[in-house]
Amino acid sequence: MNKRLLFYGVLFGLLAILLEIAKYRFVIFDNQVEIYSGVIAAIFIILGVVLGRKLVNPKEIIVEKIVEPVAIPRLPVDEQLNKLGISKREYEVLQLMAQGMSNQEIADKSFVSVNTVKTHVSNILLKLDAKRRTQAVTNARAMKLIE
Amino acid sequence: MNKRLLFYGVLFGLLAILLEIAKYRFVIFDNQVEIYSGVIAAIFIILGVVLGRKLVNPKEIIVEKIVEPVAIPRLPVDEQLNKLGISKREYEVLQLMAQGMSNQEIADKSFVSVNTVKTHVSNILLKLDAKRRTQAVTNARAMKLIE
DNA sequence: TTTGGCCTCATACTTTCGGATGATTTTACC
DNA sequence: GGTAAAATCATCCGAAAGTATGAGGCCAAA
Repeated sequence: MNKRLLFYGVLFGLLAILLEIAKYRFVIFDNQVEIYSGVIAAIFIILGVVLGRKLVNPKEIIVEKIVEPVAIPRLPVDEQLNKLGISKREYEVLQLMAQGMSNQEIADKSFVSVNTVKTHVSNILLKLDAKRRTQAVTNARAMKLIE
Repeated sequence: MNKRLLFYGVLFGLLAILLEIAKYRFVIFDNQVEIYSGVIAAIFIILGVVLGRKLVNPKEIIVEKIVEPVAIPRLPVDEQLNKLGISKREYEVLQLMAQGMSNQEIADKSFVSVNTVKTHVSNILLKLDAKRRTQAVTNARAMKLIE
């Protein structure tokens, strides 16, 4: 995929630049490793905190709720997934299956190999007692694991 | 994980940029200890401020509005099927597809040949603009043709 | 009678799915 | 550090899905 190629190209370029810089640093300068480490650590901390803050930023959210006539008691999704032994990654793949995506499309979107997706799909079929992906999606929907 | 990969990619890029800037500083300026100490001190001050704000941040406020259910006007199923050119038999096959059945299972249930079912499925894929049965079912569901 | 739509079925082929089996690496927990 | 679970990836193979193409029968409308 074009997107994937671009992604890995950028990553590769950055890696090359980093190695170039590391080489240069070793050749030209001696000390400062501790300072570098400290700065890098600080930057990491800052980034983590900033991201964390962004996630928990106070907001007033207005939600319009349509009142359901009858509340149907059922296990929360997480509990059901635990019960079935479906991992986080497997659940992601299940959701993409439910969106009608092929194994290759799921692989491209998740940046993994199609063989990895096949492994996840096989596990999902086992855990949902399905013979094929269409049945897995149907069973998951019946159990309200997915919309 | 797409998000995770992107996150680490961005982090990686920032790290490379930082090292580049550090190299530049080493080449251009002389005394570094004071500068570094000042930078590190400033960063940690900022970190402390940020953490302090985080600890006393008010929680998310959610305001719920109760709205009575409203009937959403939409074409009746029959009208939509006519519009799409989906025949009675094709619709039956679509429903069975949505229940996770294989072509052979649909053939057995409908007392027709699996080849007949394949023809119907191909027509359905064309009319719903789908590449495969999972997508056809997803598209049909989105259009409220099936539950 | 002709025509067009629907239904049925076939063959040959390509693509995708899924099972079996095996393996390594990463992550999280003790 | 050790361990188990999760995630990743591979290969081989058979089954299923899907495509292309073609064809015949039935039925209602023109």
